[in-house]
Amino acid sequence: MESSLQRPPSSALPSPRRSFRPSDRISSAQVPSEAQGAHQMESPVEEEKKAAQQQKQRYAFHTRSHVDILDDGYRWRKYGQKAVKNNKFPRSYYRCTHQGCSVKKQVQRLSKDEAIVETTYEGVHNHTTEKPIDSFEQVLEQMQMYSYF
DNA sequence: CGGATTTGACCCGCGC
DNA sequence: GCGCGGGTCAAATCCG
Repeated sequence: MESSLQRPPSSALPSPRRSFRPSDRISSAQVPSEAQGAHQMESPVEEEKKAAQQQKQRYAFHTRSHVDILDDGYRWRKYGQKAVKNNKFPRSYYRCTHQGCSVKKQVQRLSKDEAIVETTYEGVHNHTTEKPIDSFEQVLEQMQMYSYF
């Protein structure tokens, strides 16, 4: 949305972001005040999970569009944007807003061809794709994507 | 009001 | 061992 200024200069920064650290995500813990119940924090180890993590499937699609927001049928929440060194354009990171659905989407524009957008999907969705694709264009667009691994 | 989005800072892994 | 790159999170802000 660079078209409009959603973040005016304002006048005052609440405080220096530099040292603004509520608790740095607190060390070890995302559950500081919840230890009362105790529960079983977690079993010793799950070394086997290592392999499971690698099972993450990664699908890359090259779509020819001017917009990065390619709606494939799921709701994505942008959680970050970073510029890569090889590319002149910044890369956008999206995540599926679902409970239990931790699918990640990575959108990157090719500096060579601004019209080409590389979308990389990581993981699989837990819920079905409930997205009414009425526009034929959308279908055609999806058909245009190729290159998967 | 809620959810989505933005931006900055921090973290981790790898390379040299 | 340190630096760079890439990736993620978290708070703040804005839009509907």
